[in-house]
Amino acid sequence: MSSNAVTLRDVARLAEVSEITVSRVLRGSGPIRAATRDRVLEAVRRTGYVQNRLAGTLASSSSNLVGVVLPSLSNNVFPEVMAGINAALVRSGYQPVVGVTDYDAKAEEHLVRSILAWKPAAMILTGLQHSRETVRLVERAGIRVIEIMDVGGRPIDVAIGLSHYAAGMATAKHLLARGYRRFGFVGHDIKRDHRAGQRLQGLIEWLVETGMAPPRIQLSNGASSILAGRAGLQSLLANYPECEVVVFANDDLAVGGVYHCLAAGITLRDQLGIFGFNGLDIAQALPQPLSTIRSNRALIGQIAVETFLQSSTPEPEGRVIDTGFDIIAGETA
Amino acid sequence: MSSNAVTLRDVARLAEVSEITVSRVLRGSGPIRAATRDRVLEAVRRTGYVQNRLAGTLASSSSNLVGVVLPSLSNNVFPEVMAGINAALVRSGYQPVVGVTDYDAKAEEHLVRSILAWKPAAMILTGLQHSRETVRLVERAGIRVIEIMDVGGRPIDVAIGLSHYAAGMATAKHLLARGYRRFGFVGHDIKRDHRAGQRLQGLIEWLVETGMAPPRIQLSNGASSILAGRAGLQSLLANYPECEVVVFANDDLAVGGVYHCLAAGITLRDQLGIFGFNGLDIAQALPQPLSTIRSNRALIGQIAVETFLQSSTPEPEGRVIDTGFDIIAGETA
DNA sequence: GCCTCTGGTGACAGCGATATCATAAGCTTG
DNA sequence: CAAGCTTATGATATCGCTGTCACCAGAGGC
Repeated sequence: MSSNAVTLRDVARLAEVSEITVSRVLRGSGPIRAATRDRVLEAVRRTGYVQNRLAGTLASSSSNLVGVVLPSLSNNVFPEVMAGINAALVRSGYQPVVGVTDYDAKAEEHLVRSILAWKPAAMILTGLQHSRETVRLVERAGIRVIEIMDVGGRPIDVAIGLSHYAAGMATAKHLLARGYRRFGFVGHDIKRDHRAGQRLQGLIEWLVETGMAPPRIQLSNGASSILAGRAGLQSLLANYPECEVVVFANDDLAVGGVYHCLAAGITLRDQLGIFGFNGLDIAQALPQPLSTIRSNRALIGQIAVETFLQSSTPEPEGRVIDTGFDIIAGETA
Repeated sequence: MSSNAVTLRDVARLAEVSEITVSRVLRGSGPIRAATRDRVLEAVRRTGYVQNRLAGTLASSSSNLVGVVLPSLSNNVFPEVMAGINAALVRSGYQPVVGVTDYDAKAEEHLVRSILAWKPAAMILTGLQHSRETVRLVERAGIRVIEIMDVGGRPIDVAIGLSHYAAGMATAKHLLARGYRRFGFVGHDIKRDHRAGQRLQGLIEWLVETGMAPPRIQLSNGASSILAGRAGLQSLLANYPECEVVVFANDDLAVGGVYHCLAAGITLRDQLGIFGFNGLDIAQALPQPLSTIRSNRALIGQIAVETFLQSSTPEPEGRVIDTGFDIIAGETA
């Protein structure tokens, strides 16, 4: 607002051309004589002009903002996803507007609405579970909607990620093959973290299918964290000392489990197996690298961005891109 | 663009009022008869109207966007800061536009310029080191500029954080008091991470001042990470086995150091002291909580937001808010 | 010498909201 | 009951930019 409002008009006056010519020079659109271009650029420099993309986007209805809605930043996974998305966005000249839902569908809806008000070029959401209104909102917006992390369901437009159900099953198979029979599971608030729930589901189903006992389950109600994992394992073992291997809802919790074993003098793998999910650095850097599953987070972020760059029209039928997962054998199970 | 462009006009027509009345209802400004309000809200619901803040901000020149420029997301600290900022922003109805500089001043400048093009209500930058052009840009913008994390310098407007130099000195004092004499230091790219450099500076100066030998220094050139800390400590001890205590540039690295000790069978504190910086959860959850310094990150984020909420005019003379730090005695040094 | 084409530039009308001023009706008040 | 408020609503200009169409000069074709 204040005195510093240098607009196209000011630049145009100084360069003795019309506003539209300045606009063209700055956007590199249309034919411009070299001499004119130089005069304009010089005027831009002299005035210290900074584009106003509000006006630009309003006029051209083509924004370089991208909405990114994540459930949490305290779980170590999402900053990594964010880093991946951000890297890809920056390369392409887009900027993220970020929202954090805290695993709350209503909060997500609210965030999506506010972000849509900025007319982003695309929207990246986490997971496939959204309120009916959220879905309606993004569908109406007519932009690309990329749902990341999960492919176990029907996407609005494109879903990029992995099947958490399959990952849970793979975990069960892998650990059974390694000779473990009595399973435990330590998780946080499964109701809210739907993907963690899916993994547990897959784990249970495979165990039951192969005639094994389902896992003993210990859930903490707070957020996922190393401390919760540590406390969770302690409780689990207090109630069910017979567990041979404990699957954790994610690596953060699993690292806590490892810490508990270190502190309690439990020999990893021999006395107790520990298995995580995500393949985070903090877990791979442990003295004994964590046995876990790598979700290809960087790749997911990258593909998410590439997808909406390739085409700006949503897939009418929905599409799924499965980035898969790998078992990291590790040394803890 | 597409068919879905529901505007104020459409709502107004349906509710049989003027556009400005709809606008007033939605913003809760001015007196509106209850019956009118209901009609308008009903029309909004029926049309599925989503505000266009581009137009709104352009017309009113009062945005609810806030620029947030961070150096990195892979160092565990900044996601936490981001979480703090985000929590405070959400409460006040603002939305962050995020940029990551990778500790590159030129990248910062570019990001700042692009973000300013969205006419944010305020800009949160990290640290006090910026290119001349970056400073010029934000000063011209006439908005609040909050520089977080560091207070060891002259702020553009307000700086919120701690003196890293003082933290380095406090580290030296604390460890000397605990009886350590031969110091080591493991860091990453100090040239780029100015604050880590300041801490090292403070550490060195106090040691020298009290007649001690300066620390043996081991720097890795990559990014800060647990693995780098682990490797760094290994190299340091290979070259300088006489070290009694090793100060790490931050907790991530220090956790790596702890891992190395665990793996190499080095008894923490008795054989070797380990000291970090930040007070991250991952370090406090260790079997032996890390000895470190707590930088009040959540507080910094919160105060940053409160500051620009309180007043929208920059401090002409600059102001410094020192959020201080605490030594966490821990069990590793 | 007239016509068409291309390169280079500008005039003008929006984009979708809000600020500002105006207006109309109902209510006090002396 | 005229003057002066308050309450509720609208008309119009404007925010800063870009899309569209128009224009002009010079090059080339016939």
